[in-house]
Amino acid sequence: MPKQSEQDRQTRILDAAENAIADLGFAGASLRNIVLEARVNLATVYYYFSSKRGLMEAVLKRRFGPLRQEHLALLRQFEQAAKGRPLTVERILEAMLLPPLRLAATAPAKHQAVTRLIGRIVTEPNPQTQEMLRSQRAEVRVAFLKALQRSLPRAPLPGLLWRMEFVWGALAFTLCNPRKIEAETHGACNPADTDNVLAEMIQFFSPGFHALARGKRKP
Amino acid sequence: MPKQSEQDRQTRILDAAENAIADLGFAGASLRNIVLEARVNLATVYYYFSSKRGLMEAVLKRRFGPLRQEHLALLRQFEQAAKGRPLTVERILEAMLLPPLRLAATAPAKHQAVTRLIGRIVTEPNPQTQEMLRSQRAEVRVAFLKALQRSLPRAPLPGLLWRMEFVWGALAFTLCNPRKIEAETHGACNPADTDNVLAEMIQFFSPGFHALARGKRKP
DNA sequence: GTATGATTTTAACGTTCGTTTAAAACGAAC
DNA sequence: GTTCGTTTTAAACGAACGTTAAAATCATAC
Repeated sequence: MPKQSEQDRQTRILDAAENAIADLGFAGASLRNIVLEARVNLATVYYYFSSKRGLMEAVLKRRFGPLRQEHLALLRQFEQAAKGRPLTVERILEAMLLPPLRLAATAPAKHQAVTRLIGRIVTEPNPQTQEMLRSQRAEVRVAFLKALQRSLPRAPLPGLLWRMEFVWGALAFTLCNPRKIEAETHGACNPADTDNVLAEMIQFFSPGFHALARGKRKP
Repeated sequence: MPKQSEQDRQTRILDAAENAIADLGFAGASLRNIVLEARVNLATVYYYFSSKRGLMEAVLKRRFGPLRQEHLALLRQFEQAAKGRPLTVERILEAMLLPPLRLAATAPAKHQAVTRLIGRIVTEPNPQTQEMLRSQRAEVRVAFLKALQRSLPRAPLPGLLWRMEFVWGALAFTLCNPRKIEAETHGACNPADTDNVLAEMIQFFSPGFHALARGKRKP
């Protein structure tokens, strides 16, 4: 029976690995530093995760699995509340942005590594990592695309796809290193204020979606 | 005198290092692989760049130095053309987005590593790297912020700052791994079509800026 | 040709990496 | 208390890492 103050060894390893990846990247995170922070023997990693890559995948799965479920659940919840009518763009954006932002906010104070981890993964071109991410996200992507197409039936498909990429990009960038944003803006932007970030994003992005539905205009 | 087919050794090292960083990250890129691709002896790196970190900084400076100059030059050019009147949001966005997009497009075919490099750096929380990036970008940031404030004098400052972050984020994400975007959208989005990407971004972002200037609305 | 300075190569240094093997410690069942 | 399966540890392996010192090569000026 595990003490409550001293969590499960696997959890400690995953936490330490998450931190290390967020700080140093996948290649830079060394098992020896990870087991040091996790107060665990080196071979324990191999007992539970069988290799460094296995550990990395476990780190990603632990976060992206629940995130996918939250994304789909929130979207479904909004759609049920809409009783068959198309969702507003604002609602769709909320369903896209809220779960990752909440994940960042609710994580135990020190664990803001989660957010930086997301940024790391998103920009990691390693084929295996990308494939794992792709398989996890594909379902979420099509769900939101369908919602957007229902909401803006006149909008051309490439325009919608591009805008979804831009939204994910801005989100990932914001999550990636919040400290940088706070420093660069001299505190005027506070990434920890989830509600505000969500509101700013929705206010910023939704007009661009509506403009697309009204048809293109010359620059 | 260097042959034209076989460039300068330093350049070959920088190219190989850029490629390696883009693929494997800063920690994952090993000097031995870099010198192998550059067809250069291992010690040559130390002769020219004195250390791995020195090489990394040289890689960044080679790209971000000219990029900064292009950013400032284009903005100044647009401002002179406007003859004292504030720039339109669309023009400011063009000045923000065009230099990085053009950098990606004009780089010699194989060297699309440049774009992925930008994504890497942007998400790299390493303090030294961040400081180097910050010092390079600070001037550009304030120049664009001033232009936006002149263009939208009624817009609240935090809103403008947040939107700038969102734009940089979407841009970095787009540049980061274009192949992913093309694959995910089954070719509907082609990141290599610079003009189109620029147009989509401007059409998407500018309404959000204008909405901010008209005052906030309840969600 | 020889001397000189800049460049390139060879060879090795100590460290750290991911990984494996085998033994030790542990806990539950009998 | 012994047994047995699970978990943890200690110790070491070879490979790859960044780095350095000194020798070899080269181009140029005399």
